[in-house]
Parts: sequence; structure tokens; C-alpha cells
Amino acid sequence: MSQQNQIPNINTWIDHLQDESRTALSIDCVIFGYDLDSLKILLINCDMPPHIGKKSLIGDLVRNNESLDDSANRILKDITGLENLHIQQVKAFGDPNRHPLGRVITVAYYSLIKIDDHALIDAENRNLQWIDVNKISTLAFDHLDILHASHNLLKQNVRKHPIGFQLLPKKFTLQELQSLYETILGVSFDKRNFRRKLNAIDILLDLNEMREGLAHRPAKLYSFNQEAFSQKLNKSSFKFEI
Amino acid sequence: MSQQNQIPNINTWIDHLQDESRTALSIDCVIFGYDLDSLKILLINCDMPPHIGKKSLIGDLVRNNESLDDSANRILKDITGLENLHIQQVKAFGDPNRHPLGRVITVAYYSLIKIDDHALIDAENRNLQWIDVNKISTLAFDHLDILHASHNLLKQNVRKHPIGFQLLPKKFTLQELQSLYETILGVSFDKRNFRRKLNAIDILLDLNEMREGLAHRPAKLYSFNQEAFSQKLNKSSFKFEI
DNA sequence: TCAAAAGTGTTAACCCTACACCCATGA
DNA sequence: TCATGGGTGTAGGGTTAACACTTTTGA
Repeated sequence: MSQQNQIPNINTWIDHLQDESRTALSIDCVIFGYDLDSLKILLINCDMPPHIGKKSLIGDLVRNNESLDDSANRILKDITGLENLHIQQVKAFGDPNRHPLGRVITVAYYSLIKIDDHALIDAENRNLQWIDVNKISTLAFDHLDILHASHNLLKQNVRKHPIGFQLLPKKFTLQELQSLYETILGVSFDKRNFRRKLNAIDILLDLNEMREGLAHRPAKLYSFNQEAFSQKLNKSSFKFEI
Repeated sequence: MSQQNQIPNINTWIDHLQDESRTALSIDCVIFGYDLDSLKILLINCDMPPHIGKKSLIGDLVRNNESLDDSANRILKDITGLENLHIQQVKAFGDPNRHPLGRVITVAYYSLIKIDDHALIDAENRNLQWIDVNKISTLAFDHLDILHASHNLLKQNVRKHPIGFQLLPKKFTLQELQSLYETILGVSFDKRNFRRKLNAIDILLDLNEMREGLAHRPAKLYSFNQEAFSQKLNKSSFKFEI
């Protein structure tokens, strides 16, 4: 809860931006996590007036020799321990009054991870929490705007690129895949039509395995066939679209 | 040609960024212009080593009390004299080595104008030039990347939002509209199918006027019906898509 | 045997594509 | 009268959307 427990970042420190004319540049990460049930984002407590008590996205200043992508990757690694996560730049936010410490331009990135896959690093001391994306109605700074822009872009991208598979276990059922799309997009699909579409795209590998141990007919397991997808990409007639 | 003729901006001045640790923030504008024939962008000569002799986009540093959008609008007004142009943020570019003067992060915006509509301000002294977008193979800095990202985003957006009309005269023929989409998207459409689609979307106003004085059958003139479009937007079944 | 989720086909409506000829005008 | 671009309809194929019952398992 208290400030000294937190790793310094742009949302906790006060000793940047003393020079009035200075512009600071930060990255804010919208980390989407999925747990076969709901879409969440990773938030931290904000200790900076006037936003004390609110949650905020995870961000940090961009370092001198870092590209924007590098910076987002560094922040993600620091929080999750993971490298080579899928990242997507969303947009720059630069309202002059968006940050109480002075002029801070931030570039938003989103990223996708499987929640259960990874322990967060030092989550308790840092006050990290997964919050359901549909239950967030207020955030510190302009982070709610950033969240909405990120979620909207994710909705677009998840239908056109096979990024959703990153949120599922390696082996998954068709129902799990459908449910993922429904959760992210906030819509529902017809089961038969969804399966027909996936079958037509033909980028799933039938593992000839079953999910066992449940009190109903077992479901077949599939995995994403990366090689097949890459090959198809070269053909101009191929279009991935859910 | 010479430097003293140019208005100072991030691509011509040398006296920013003396302080090593300072990060500068600029806006670069990809100004698309259309002249019923080709899609062009507005470029300026670059006088900064090592890019002397190349063309560059039009950009400037973001001022202290300006939002990013404000800054883009200011730059556009300075160059074109026009306010309230349609602007669209594209992306932030922040490679540490992208700019020879030091760390300069830039946020790209695109904007759309009718070329023949407006004299550029002081175009000759500033070495401003319209260059066909398909004839640009090299630009200063990372401006070619910025151009490609902007053109790609424009291609997406022009099909989903009625922004193309801003590039046509108030009164236009269906052939002119089709040609606009073909030029921006780099594809060609079937005349009858294109007309059927526009007819279905039903957002054009038939002016009951003809384009006269040409050595062939005169074409009907239409205008974009903003009110009809706005009304339709509220209906969930309505989708603008070319 | 029951509950719970898996799996499966058909039909009708719609949309997209391809395609060719006559029309109105100025030169 | 000719050259030029304007304007128009149809048919076939493909895609989407709606819809209900049987199967398999563990409890």
C-alpha cells in the first residue's frame, strides 16, 4: 500500500520534470490477461496526488538509449518476467495537463498474456492486481482513455491476426477458443458457424487428444499451427478473419 | 534552396537538444493532397546533415502548452492557412538514432486536403512541393517509414469513414468519387458495382445538376449528405464501407 | 439415468462479382 | 458522324445466419 514498497516509475516518483521546460516521455502498458473466463488488465495502486487511491496502468519513463518498443518490453519483463511478448503500440497521449508533475507525453502499448501461466514478480509489494476489464470505470490520469483506445484496437486486431492463441494454453478446445473471442469482443457467436469458419481457415492442428475428467462428453484438443499459418500468409487469397 | 529562407522547424534548426539527456518531442505531418488525378504529399527540402538534399515531411517541435492534436493543427495552419482540417494520429516513432541532433521522438499525423483549393503559404521560399505518393522512394530521417505507416492507415480509414469526400469539390461525379478511391487504395473497381454500393449506402445527395462543357454525355453531380450520414450512424445496422 | 457440454448439416437470404451495350454530348 | 465517357441490369457463386438434435462422459 505504501509508497516505499513500490518500484519507482513515472507514476510514483516526484523528482523528474523539475525544469519547467522539460518534456518527459513515458510508456504506459495495458497488459491484457486472460484466464479462460474473463479479460483482465494489470493495474497498480497510484500514490500520486491528486490520484491517490485510484488504480493506474503500469508505466515508466523511456530511457535514453531505448526505442519505444524496447522500453515497453523492458517494463513488461520487469513486471512479468517474460520476454518476447506480443506488443502493439496504440497511440501517443499528450494533453498538456494529463499529468500532475508536468509535461509527460506517454505512448500506450498493449500486450497479451495468459494469467495463470506466470507469477507476477513481487506482485504483492508492488500492489499489482488483475481487474476485469468490464469492471473498470475509473483510473488515475487519463488511463481510462488509454484503456479504451487499447481495448478497441485489440478488438480490431484480434479478428485479423492470430494473436488470440497467445492467451490460451498450447492445447485448447474449440469451445475455449470461441469463448476467448466472445470475451474479448463482447459478442457471441453461433457454435456451428464458428466451427465452420475455423475449419475453413484451416490453421488448427487436430491433436487427436481429448480434454478428460469432466462430467460430460470430452472435447477434442487443438493447437495453433504456426507453420501452416505462415505458409498461407504468402498466398494472396488467404485471409485470417474471425 | 538555402537554409535562411526556411521557417525554423525540427528539421532545419540545430540549437535544440544541446543537453544530452534531453528528449525532444516533435510532430510530423503527412499532408495528403488530391487533385482529381493523383495522390500527393507535401514535402520540404531537408538541409540537415546527413540528409541534405533529401525531401522531408513537415514537422515541428511540440510547444509547451499544446496538445499533440493542437500541435498538428498549428503546423497545418502555418503551412496551408487552413484550420479544422481532418487530422489523424498515426503512430509515435522513437528509435534513439532516428534523428541526427539527438533524441527526438516524433508523433506522426496525416491530414487530407484538396490541392487546387488552396495556395500554400510562402511555398516557394519554403521549398514546399507536392510529390506523387507513388514516386517517393527516399526521404530524410525515417520519414519513408512514417509515410508508409500513414498511407496504410489512410487506406484503412478511407474505406470505413467518409473522409474521402474532403478531397473532392463540393459537387462531384460518381466517376470522380470512384477514381478517388482507386487512387488512394491502388486498386480498381467495377463501375456498376461501385455505383450500386454507393446507392445502397445512400449518403449522396443528387443535385440534379450536370457537369457541362465536355465532349461527351454530361455526368450527374452529387454532394456528400452530412446530415443523412450522421442520422444513419445512430442506427446499429448502418455500416459505411467502400 | 441424469446433467452437462460436445459435436454436427441444411436451408434461405444476402452479397459480391463478372460482364456489354446504349446514351448524350461537343467537336 | 465520330469519339468520349456516362449510365444501366442480370445471373451465378459464395458467404453468412439461423436453427435443434444426438453423443459422450462422470456423477
